[in-house]
Amino acid sequence: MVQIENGRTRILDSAAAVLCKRGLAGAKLSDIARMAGMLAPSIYHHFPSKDHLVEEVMMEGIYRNSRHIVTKVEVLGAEAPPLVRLRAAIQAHINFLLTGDNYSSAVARVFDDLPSEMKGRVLAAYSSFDNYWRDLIVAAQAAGGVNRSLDATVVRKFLIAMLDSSPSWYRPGKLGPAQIAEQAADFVLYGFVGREA
Amino acid sequence: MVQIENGRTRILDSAAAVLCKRGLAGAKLSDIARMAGMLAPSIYHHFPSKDHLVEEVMMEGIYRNSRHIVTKVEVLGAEAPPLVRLRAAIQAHINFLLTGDNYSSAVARVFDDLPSEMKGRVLAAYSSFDNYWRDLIVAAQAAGGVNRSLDATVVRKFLIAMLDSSPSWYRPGKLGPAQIAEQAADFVLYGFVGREA
DNA sequence: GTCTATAATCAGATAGAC
DNA sequence: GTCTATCTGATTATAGAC
Repeated sequence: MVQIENGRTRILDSAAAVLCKRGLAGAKLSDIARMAGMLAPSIYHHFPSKDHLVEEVMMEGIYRNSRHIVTKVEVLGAEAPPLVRLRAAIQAHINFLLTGDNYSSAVARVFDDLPSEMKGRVLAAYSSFDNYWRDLIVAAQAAGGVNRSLDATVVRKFLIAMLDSSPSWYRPGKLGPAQIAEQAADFVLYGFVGREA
Repeated sequence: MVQIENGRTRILDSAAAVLCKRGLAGAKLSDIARMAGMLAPSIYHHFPSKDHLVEEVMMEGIYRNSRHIVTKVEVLGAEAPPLVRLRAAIQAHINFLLTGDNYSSAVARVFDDLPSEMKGRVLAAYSSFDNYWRDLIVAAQAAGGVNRSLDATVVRKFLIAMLDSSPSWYRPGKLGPAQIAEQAADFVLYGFVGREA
């Protein structure tokens, strides 16, 4: 039996979609409501304010993205080579963003614009995800076979910024999400020059 | 004789600073005016609207960034190996962003949020800069010694997103702009694995 | 749970004095 | 060229009917 999504969920879905399309300031409650099949004041029956709604989208986006990536990595097992696990994480991240998870794309799009108090809470929720990436990178460095002169934090920041940019420029075309994901992994691991110099 | 900057220039400088700190919607005319030592309505003596002011910051940012990078690359000469030229461009871009050019950082920060008509004009102005990067990448691919399976457009998008993210997370610390710039170049060219695998 | 008003707020923009 | 005072418009949010 198909469970029809309730009003609250429809609002969250709409908010995620509008946030990643228009940004934080551009996401008007009237747009979110219309996409959810209602009018703006109805939102207040489900959420106390726009900020609360946005924050819930952020938290959900972090949770979904994190769960997706961890699942794809951990299926490989802890004994899998660190670079194989890192590659899986990169591909999972791109695939998730480009295959239409509006929640995770919304986080990538509006995080920088969040009001500072909310940003603090969202960042705290983000930290375990961030640590997961850090661990993947540090494990690879510890295992050897990588460029140890690169700073793990710098690598992580560059890597995530790069991956998170993909929804802003990706358009369905000759390269699909899976191909972009593979290119991302090759680029991150071996660079523009590649394995055979 | 020192030329004191005039009101118009002070406003542009303030706007660039506030835009990269607060984003487009967060950049209030009253904040911009205050930093320029005046009150909000005074801005209208110099600019017809906030949009016109923002657009001028964007155009100036693109011009400055582009001029800086082209200068640093062309000093090497057209005969310099393409990878050397690409490395110089990467380092110049990071150095320029992190050494405090608010105009170029403002472009990186607010471009996605610009109203669509303005975005079109800014994108047109950006295209010659974008083409310059594309040419650097394509020249390197044509010269050989790089991973040809990577799509030039995908590489360019990832590369610029990565570099443009740096102002959002960089804080003066153990690694300075020059070190980050070098790490960026190594990472882009040889990847996380690096030259000696 | 959604609607029709309507209030409250805030930021961009204008008028006109100085 | 900058100010004070004010207007306008857009958007969040509330009140209360259905």
